[in-house]
Amino acid sequence: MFDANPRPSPTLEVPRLDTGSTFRKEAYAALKRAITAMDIYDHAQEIRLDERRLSEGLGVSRTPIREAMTLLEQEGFVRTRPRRGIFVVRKTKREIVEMITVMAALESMAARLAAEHAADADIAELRRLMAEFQTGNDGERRAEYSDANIAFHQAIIRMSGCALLAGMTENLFIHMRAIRKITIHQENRAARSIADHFRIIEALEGRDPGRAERLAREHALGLAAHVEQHGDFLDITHNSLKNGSRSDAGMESGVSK
Amino acid sequence: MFDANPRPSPTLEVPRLDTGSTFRKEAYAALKRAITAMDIYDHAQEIRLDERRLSEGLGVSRTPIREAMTLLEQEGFVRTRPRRGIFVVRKTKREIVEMITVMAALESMAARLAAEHAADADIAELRRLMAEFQTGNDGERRAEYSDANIAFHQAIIRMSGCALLAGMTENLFIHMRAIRKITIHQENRAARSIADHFRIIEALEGRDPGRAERLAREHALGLAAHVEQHGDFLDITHNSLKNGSRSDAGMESGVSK
DNA sequence: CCGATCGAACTGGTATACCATATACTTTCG
DNA sequence: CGAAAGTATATGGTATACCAGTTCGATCGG
Repeated sequence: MFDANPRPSPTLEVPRLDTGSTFRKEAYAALKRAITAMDIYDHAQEIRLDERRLSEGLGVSRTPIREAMTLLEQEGFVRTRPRRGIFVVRKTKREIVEMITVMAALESMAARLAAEHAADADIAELRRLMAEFQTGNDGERRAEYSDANIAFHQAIIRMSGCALLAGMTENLFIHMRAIRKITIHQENRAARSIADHFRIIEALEGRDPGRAERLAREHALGLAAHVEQHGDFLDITHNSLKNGSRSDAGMESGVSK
Repeated sequence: MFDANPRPSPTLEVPRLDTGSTFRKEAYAALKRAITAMDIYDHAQEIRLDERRLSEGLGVSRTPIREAMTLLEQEGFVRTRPRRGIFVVRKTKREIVEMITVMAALESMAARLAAEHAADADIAELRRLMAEFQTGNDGERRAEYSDANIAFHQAIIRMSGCALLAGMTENLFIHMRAIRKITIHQENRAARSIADHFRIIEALEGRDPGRAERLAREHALGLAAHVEQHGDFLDITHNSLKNGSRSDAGMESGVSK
């Protein structure tokens, strides 16, 4: 390195501390990871986030924390009530059904695009991935199937070749994962889900965009209908207070680079 | 009011200054309005936003401005480069095609839902709205058709009854409007667009979800293909500098109440 | 006259102090 | 003893000071 970039005098080689990364981004990532990790719908009581405590815990000032909170709030993971606190949001049944509906829209489009443009190798890889779960016993695997399930859907999105689709589904998946963990244990949804997946794979292999789209949509909407029927427990009011003061808007979508 | 809520002594009736609204929200709204208003793709040079200048102009400190910027950045309207400045983002052709693709996915789902659940009155209202443009001469109306076009698509979204669909398309529409203003003047896209719209309305009236969905999708994807073919001018590099320093992620989607 | 170098001004990132209000606790009066 | 009123504390919102890196122009050397 000295040869390529000669220096007049020996200097302390510092490992190029990363510019570009800011406390805000790190705080955002940390908080989102934390929220994703905990199963939102398992905890009984409301979860409150304290700016000052967090800033103290992360070792930064409140400013980056606040900016991270702003992001999380817009993404719908958190809700801040002035002079009250910041609370982790729990979606209602209806909101979850809507999320799954949107997921159906985006995923079916992704399946269509994948059937048209995806590489054969990627489709083969997807089949191989899912085959692992068919061979093993489906008893104990069910636990980890929740993750494989997400992986399958994310693969479809990725194979669409549309980065924006990936971006817009990213946060939906976080909620999706929490929901799946619950619904997957009900009835024989895991088995049915696997069967659906293989039919979708077949449609991709057959390069049948219309069929792939339809199967993906029906698969997702099936889940939506299931939640609609059996998801009433989602609406149980964990919080005693339900005073109004609804934030006017608050539903935005990001479209960025 | 005195009767319902008796007061011991006459007090100064103050017009209930609005709590709930914060400088951040107002700054966010103002900035977004400004960005929406100006046609992003008309300006030749890069547009830079200065926190201090804005805070001075709006009469608030930098803090709310920064928080608003954080939101706008996540939504993909601006990009902040540390120690350089904040710039209004101009989408590339590819990104726009992807946006239209996502739009196609969401809108086709909306059309399906609308065909299933929308009120007859709303569908009739939609037809009436569009009929106004068929009767008049299509020459001068073309200018204002751009807005009516957006209105049509937003109506479809609304009629789906899915609030999340509305939320996720909200920002897409802002870019969409800018694009439409350009493409609408090319070929006879306005005429074709109107024809498509009427076919969609017919599908809604016929309560044919599959057909409504397909028509909506093809309508949008047709625009995508058009941009793909004739939208090369979108990629002309307005800015001389194209140094890297890519923000890692940056594509998020909001899902909130 | 031209180029390299140095520095002043500018810009976003961060820390911190202060404010207004919601909430909980304490006090006081009936 | 209980309820209402007053007070202390906590919390998010806002303003501001300071920091580090970038930009660009002035100045010095050739």
